[in-house]
Formats: sequence, structure tokens, C-alpha cells
Amino acid sequence: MAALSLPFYENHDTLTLAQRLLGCELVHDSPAGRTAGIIVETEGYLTGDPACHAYRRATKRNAAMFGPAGTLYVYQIYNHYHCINVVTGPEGVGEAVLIRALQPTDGLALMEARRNEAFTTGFERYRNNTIDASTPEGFRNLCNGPGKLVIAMGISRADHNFSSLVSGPVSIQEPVLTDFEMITTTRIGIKFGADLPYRYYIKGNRFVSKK
DNA sequence: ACACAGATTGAG
DNA sequence: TCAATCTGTGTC
Repeated sequence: MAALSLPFYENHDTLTLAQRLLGCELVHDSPAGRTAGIIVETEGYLTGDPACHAYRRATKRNAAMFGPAGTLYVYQIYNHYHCINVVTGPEGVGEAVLIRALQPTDGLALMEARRNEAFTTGFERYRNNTIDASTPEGFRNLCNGPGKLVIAMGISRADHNFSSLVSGPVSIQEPVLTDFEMITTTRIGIKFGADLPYRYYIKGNRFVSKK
């Protein structure tokens, strides 16, 4: 197993990368252990695209998007959850691919512990929730959404925004899944650019986020 | 964004 | 009839 190289990120445009990342494995080697999952759902965000964080100008929040291809952009959403993006395009151009869902492959117990920890430290009304990764439902709910996967993978804005996917603790490995059909459709949870078909996912995969 | 409740679908 | 799926609502 080998990590995707820098040229892979540099030599493809954003929408091509959004498609090519499907089937690749996202890996985080953290002090607590290793977690990994196959990328099954992505969305592309382009310059000139009103849904893109970098649509207007560079700010403190979106600064990582303007970095070199192959770096990680972590942003907070709804003052609570976080989402991760793979930065694409040349340095100075603010484009990225949002990772929306993973099929967990490694470190299931650690993922489960992190999700359940998030429940106990999260909103009051969720404190009695638990996920049991040994059941089909628990397994499926581990990483089937952008906020969930960030928790399960132990990724944070403080530690991983600007992190290099080529040399940092979070990496993306070459495809482990290649025999699948891809669905192209519109993106989720956005107000502007809602008609643009920049969302991609693996057809029939149970770990894709629900609409 | 996530999670929940209630409605809807559909397999057997 | 029961489980899986879909829709709508609430929360920060």
C-alpha cells in the first residue's frame, strides 16, 4: 500500500480529483492508534462557484484552501462539527474536495470510542447515545457523514488544518476499491450553486451519507 | 451538521 | 406485520 504522491494532487483538476479519490483509503496514524476508511462520497468546490468558501476572498478561515494541492483544509460548521477537504489546484487558487463519507476499514473500536466520547461531551440531549460498531447499524453510522467521519478519524482543526496529505499523519492511499459505478449528482446542504453536479459517490455503497 | 419522530415503503 | 427508508423538525 502506497500513499498518493504529490504529483497526483498537482496534476488533476478539482472535479477529476473528486472522482479519482473515490475508492482510495483515508488513513490517520494518531497517537491513540490507526484508523482508516475508503472514501465513498465526495464533493468538488471550485473558484467562481458560489458555494465555495473561497468564492470571495482569502480569509483566516479559508486560508488553507489557497495552499498547495494535497494539503488538508479543516473547517468548523454550525459552531459544532468539523468537515475535511483535500485542497486542490495550484497554490493561490482556492479549490478543494470535501470528503463526505467513509467505509471504515481499520481501527473500528477506536472510531466507536471517539464517536461515543463525542456524545458524552456533546449536546446535553445526546449524552445517553452510544454506537456499537459490531452491529450492522453501528458500523454503518460510524463515518456516513462529513461531521461523523472527522470525529471517528480523530481529526481536528487545531491539529490538522494545513496538514500535508503527503508527509503528515493523515494520508490518502492508492485505490483499494476500483470495481464500482459512480453516481454524479448535486451537492448537499448548500444554498448557492445547488444545481451544479459536483457530488460523486459509489453506487450502492451502504456507507454513503443519506440525503 | 447530527439525531429523532412520524410517515411511507416493501419484503414475506 | 416488521424492518428499512424517507421527510420534516429541532438544536448550536
